[in-house]
Amino acid sequence: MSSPQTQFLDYLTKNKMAATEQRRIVLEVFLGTQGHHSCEELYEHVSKRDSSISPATVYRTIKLLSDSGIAESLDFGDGITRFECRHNREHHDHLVCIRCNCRIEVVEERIEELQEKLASKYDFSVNRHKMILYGICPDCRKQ
Amino acid sequence: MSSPQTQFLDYLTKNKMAATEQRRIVLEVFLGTQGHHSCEELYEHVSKRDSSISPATVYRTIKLLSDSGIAESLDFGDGITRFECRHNREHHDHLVCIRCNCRIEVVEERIEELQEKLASKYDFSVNRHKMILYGICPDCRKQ
DNA sequence: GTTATTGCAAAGGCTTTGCATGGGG
DNA sequence: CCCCATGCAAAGCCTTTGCAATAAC
Repeated sequence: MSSPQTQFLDYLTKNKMAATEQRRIVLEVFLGTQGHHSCEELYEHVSKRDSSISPATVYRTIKLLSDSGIAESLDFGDGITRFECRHNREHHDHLVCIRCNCRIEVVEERIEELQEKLASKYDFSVNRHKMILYGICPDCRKQ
Repeated sequence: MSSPQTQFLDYLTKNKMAATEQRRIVLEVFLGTQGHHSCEELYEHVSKRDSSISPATVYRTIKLLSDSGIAESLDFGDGITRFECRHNREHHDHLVCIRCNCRIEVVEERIEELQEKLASKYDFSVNRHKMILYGICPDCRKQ
């Protein structure tokens, strides 16, 4: 697979969009973060690199990253949209601790298979899915 | 299981809350609707019954219905919180059509079991979960 | 009577958008 | 050079909240 940078440039070119300095910086900062980050958090990081970049540009660019397949949007149900990097990462789901808000990434092939079966039973072609298990993490249970 | 009305009254009493006319009406209207409805939609229905009830009261009451276990909140990722009735209904997940926005309710015991296993593998005690499969429904695929 | 609840309107939080200016192709 | 992208500030959208008036217990 090509680098995220190349992937993004291809996407921009294909859609007749400009490869601006701001877009490059947002991409770099996004790639440099681990885990799941909101636009606000990303904007803070971007600001450190170039304080002249506006929140609006970060919002606009992260949407492009999502559309181009580099970022995936996550919705943990708290009203904040977060993004994680899809590059070189296989699909995974999340365990979310409702006490400390920590998140564990999990993969379960058999669930994915059952989801496919379930969908085909209803003649439904699945595009993507999200599965989130809410509960208490080991650390919080000890307390 | 007791009726939703009784369940709600019990919840109100237990929490030293008043059984007001507005709360009764919101509950009745909620029980009279099928499927998944936003607060705004619920408010419209409530208005037909009593136009003096404010949106704020509907928002406040639906939260009580959720807390008391009568309603369950759903988040399909479009920024709107919807609610469905939990009374006399077993747990189910949803297939959401990204084209016509229709929603199919599904039950798959084996997935539930695997979710439990998955969680215990990480020493995580699951409270609730949500699983949504996004795709194209049979009707939309025919077009 | 006392306390909780309501309606109203305003504010909140996150996100999007209109517009004039500036930078990329 | 033309047009897209940006920054700014304002608006949008759903939802929550402060407050004085009102109704429940």
